[in-house]
Amino acid sequence: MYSDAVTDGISREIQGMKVTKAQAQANRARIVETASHLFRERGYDGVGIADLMAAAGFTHGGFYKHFGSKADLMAEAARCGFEQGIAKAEGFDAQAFVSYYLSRKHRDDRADGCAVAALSGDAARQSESTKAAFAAGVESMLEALANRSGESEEDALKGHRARRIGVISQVVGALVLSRACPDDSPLADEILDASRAEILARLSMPLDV
Amino acid sequence: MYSDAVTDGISREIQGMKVTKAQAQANRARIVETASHLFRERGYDGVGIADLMAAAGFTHGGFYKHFGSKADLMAEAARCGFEQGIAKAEGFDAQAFVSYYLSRKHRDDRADGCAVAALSGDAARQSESTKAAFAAGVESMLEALANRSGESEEDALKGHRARRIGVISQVVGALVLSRACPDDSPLADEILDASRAEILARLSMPLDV
DNA sequence: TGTACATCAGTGAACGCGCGTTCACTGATGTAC
DNA sequence: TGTACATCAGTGAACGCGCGTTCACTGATGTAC
Repeated sequence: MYSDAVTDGISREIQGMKVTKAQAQANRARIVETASHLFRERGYDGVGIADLMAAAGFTHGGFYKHFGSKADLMAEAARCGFEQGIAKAEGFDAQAFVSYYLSRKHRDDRADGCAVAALSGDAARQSESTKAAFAAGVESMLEALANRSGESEEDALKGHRARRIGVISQVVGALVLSRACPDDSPLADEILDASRAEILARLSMPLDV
Repeated sequence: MYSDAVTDGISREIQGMKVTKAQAQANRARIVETASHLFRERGYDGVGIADLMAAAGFTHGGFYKHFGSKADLMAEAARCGFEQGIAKAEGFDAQAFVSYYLSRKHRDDRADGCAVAALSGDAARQSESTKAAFAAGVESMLEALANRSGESEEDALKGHRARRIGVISQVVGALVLSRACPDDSPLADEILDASRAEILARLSMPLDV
């Protein structure tokens, strides 16, 4: 019937009525994804449960039907953000990855940018569960950098884990420092530019140095 | 008189009475310094005015006799932390600086460690005043690294600002990432070790690469 | 130098607000017969 | 297949708490005479 069709899907939530199990699971996933963007943009303490649920299209009361606590959600939202980052890095080689990572666009788009960089400050003071998710996120970045560093079997970066750790550390550090400078600060741009140029030069060097 | 001598100085605050202008200024400085340590350890949102004032030896009501707001104090506390870091770096050459910076001791001692690394996550969401202080702190680190990189006039690091920016970015990034990993995580140590070895190797290389 | 008075750093109670969390309730879903 | 009932995702009011901030008050400091 028409009325059934209309009350299916998204409009169901508008009515505030009970939804299908599948719909409920999709709603939960939407909350996690919304949280992953909001936490990156405003930080853990900058996002309230009511804000978050409203942004996801719900009222705040239902939150605890899905999550045990705000801290629990943080761990899930972090994992969600890391997965998005990996997916985004697909098909980028190491040079393209670094160029994008240290671009003004990426710096200025916290909500959709790298979750490792955006959450690193908060993660240090979160639960062990969130920190474990964070470590897994760093491992994913390291793996992605190895896989994407070129087609050649002898690719300089592949297999040299220490070097990749250095690259990840530097791009994350540069992004975090650039974001902490005033918006119009020349230093903010300079940090990105200097690190980008330096890393790209290093990537083109032989590995045995 | 004896009674005057006893009521001078620190005991004055215990009595909760009015103090000398000089004493008041010293008290204010103590609040700023206490804040600089607490903010580094627990983050901006993790420290309340009452906590802070108690840690400095006062009740919370007096706070607004010294500062316009918590955000204002943040800017001052950040500046204070940066100055401490510069003072601490005195007499270290670039190698010693990197070795200390990426040590487990430094990572595990947030309260007394580098304010740039500890506050970078918070600073991005603070006032422009705090961000400006942050940028000045980064500039100080860059300058300190140039001055401390050796005695020789032709020292490889001196004058090569871009390279120093790369070093600062990487040490800050490695420290921040290491702190965000679980306490017993092998990755947390590996990040420090890999970046330390890599930077020290780079510092010993000629500059024209 | 001594006296009278204004200043103001510090106290501690109080304020309003927003937070994370709880709860009684709703009503379609999903199941048992 | 149809009917009766339990489930539970989502609602929205309410809770208690801690936060940043304000305020009346205190009394030694610091100043004017």
